[in-house]
Amino acid sequence: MPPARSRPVTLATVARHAQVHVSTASRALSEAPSGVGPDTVRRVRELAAVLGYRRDVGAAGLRTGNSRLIGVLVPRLTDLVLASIYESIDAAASAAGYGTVVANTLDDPEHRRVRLDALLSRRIDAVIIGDSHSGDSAGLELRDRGVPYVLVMRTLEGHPSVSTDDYHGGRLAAEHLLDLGHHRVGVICGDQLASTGRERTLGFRRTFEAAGYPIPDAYSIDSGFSTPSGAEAGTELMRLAEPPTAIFAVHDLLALGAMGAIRDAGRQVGEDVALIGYNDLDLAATLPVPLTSIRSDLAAMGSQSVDALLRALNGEVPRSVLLPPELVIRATTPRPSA
Amino acid sequence: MPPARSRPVTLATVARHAQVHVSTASRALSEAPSGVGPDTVRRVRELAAVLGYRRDVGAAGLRTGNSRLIGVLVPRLTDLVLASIYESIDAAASAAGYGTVVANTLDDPEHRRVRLDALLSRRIDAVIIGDSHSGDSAGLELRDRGVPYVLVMRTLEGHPSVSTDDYHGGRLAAEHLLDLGHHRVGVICGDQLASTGRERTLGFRRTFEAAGYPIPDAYSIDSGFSTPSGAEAGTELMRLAEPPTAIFAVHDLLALGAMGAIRDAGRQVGEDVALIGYNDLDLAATLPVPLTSIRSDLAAMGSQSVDALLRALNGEVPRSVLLPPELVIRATTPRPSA
DNA sequence: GCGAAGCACGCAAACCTTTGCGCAGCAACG
DNA sequence: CGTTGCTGCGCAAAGGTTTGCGTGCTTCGC
Repeated sequence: MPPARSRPVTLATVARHAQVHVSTASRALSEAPSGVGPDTVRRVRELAAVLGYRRDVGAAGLRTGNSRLIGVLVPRLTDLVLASIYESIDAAASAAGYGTVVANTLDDPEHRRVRLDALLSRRIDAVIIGDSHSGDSAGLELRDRGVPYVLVMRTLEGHPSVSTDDYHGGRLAAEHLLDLGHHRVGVICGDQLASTGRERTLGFRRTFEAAGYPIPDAYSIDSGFSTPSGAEAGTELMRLAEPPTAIFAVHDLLALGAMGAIRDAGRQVGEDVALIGYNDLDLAATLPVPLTSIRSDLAAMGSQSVDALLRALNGEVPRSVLLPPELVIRATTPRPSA
Repeated sequence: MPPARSRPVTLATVARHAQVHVSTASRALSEAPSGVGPDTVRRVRELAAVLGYRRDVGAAGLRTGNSRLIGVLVPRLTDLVLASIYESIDAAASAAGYGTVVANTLDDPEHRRVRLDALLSRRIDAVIIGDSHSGDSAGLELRDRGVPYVLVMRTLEGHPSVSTDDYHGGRLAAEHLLDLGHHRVGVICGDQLASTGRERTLGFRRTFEAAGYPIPDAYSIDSGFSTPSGAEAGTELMRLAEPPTAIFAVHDLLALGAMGAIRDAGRQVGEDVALIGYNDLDLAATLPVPLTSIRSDLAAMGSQSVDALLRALNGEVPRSVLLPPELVIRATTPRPSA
């Protein structure tokens, strides 16, 4: 038995002190008090402050039917990209008076079900899905239950989403490398079940193909989205009979891993092998050799996904948003002139 | 108005279908049903499953007085270290049937107050504090309110905490560098208001002092805990008339920034300047030059902090836990023999 | 075959808040 | 001065769940 929680200060307490009925106190404390005298409002509010009253959001939600809670599904929070997005989601949500509950799904369907269940048990008002896979059903289930939701970062046909134009991002990377005169290039593709990996790879490959330099399958390596997995893919690329002169990694962390692999192969990143990452994480700029990267505006994705949900909670039909990516050139893709 | 949430399946619904009273249904669905016939239990549970019933945790909490929710305060989730800890906190908590709500405090007292308030408004059962500063008062406030809490990662005199022995970690780094024959060394200290930065620095400096090579203040640079801030501090160190032959950064990300600075100064990491980080993040091992680091068991810290809280919720008095750090030697601190 | 014991279940209160409705008092107007 | 209309506030129900207590039935023992 915990030592007798010392918090019996409820609406009734305040009402008693203020000598009014609890309903009056409730109204006085609401954001836009109506049907209450202005002096009563003042008195009640002062008393509430003094007594340290705090509205029980749970109990309120029981009555009003909404929990003022937004659920967020992410593959894992140790993924810097998702952490950044989540950070801005949380900021935007709490500015709007909503709390957020995040769940790591570890990209595992079973785990995910359990966590989504737990969220629904808390009468979540809306959900942001950051771990969408092709062929996953969370969106459908939520739609059935009438819970508003929006995908973020990754997209899925037929579901509203807030994302960056990854296809275009892949093209930007390709055009940059073509500009620099690279023709034999490699791609570290990420997870093809995620729209991010798929679209970025596709935009990149199509652009090279259109330029007359189609990329052989051996130069296109599937992977996860982690540093070790980038190292592995990089090693594989460097082990080819004719290693690529440039590599596009669909995630900065993959690029980071590839850096190690390139160095292990006895080559110099940026000099012998050009390298482009994706997302432009903070650390990209401060790496030993600063990394060229495709920037996607993570903060914007987060806050816009919250906006979309808030609108959905107001009855609007959510529409997908596609943000523009941007090429940030740094030391890993120098002009060959040097 | 949202499109009429289609979830009116409550305990009453189940009870009605099962032809029992709602109290019976409640008991039948509780973890250890008592006072209910075994066949009734089965019938109710089956019906509940079929109907898609989900207990409303909020409503239940209203009655029982606990929310089965643990609040977590972190400086920011984009800090990989905290994200890792949080991940294991979340895993441990949800295994125990608890949900977690995380709040980014951005190391800003005002922001923090607001967020802690929001947490308390949700009748949080317990709090894990990951952003403790010397002289901060969250712990005291929680103690006053009778809410169990525990600090994680960072410590604070007089409060229960789960952390790594940072002083010892600093000493391990120092001893390693002394072994390798380094005498003129620099420290990138992190934030001295955080026990992590303070203790690691202290352990390091004291050990060098005891060995007869006290570290001048100019070789000891305060910083944040981010890559850019590491780059800055590194630059400052390399700009000294006699730059250090080795650098200890109290955080891997600081080390990462320092790498860039060392390279910018025209030196080779590992060859001209040895470098040790702290925490042994995943990326330390896969860096272009793999980073020597002091490993602290982040996952253990997370899960043990949850354990501590669960015990506290059972009335036990929480006791501080100090985990042992471990030196992981990699390429940035080679034997000078080469 | 009857009384007592025990088991399965129903009843209702309680947790805390919000909100529609009704009531009383007051000012203004005719 | 009587009526109307408004304003400020109280009453009570509702929302979903848990739980102490009471009741009726079954079952066992004598």
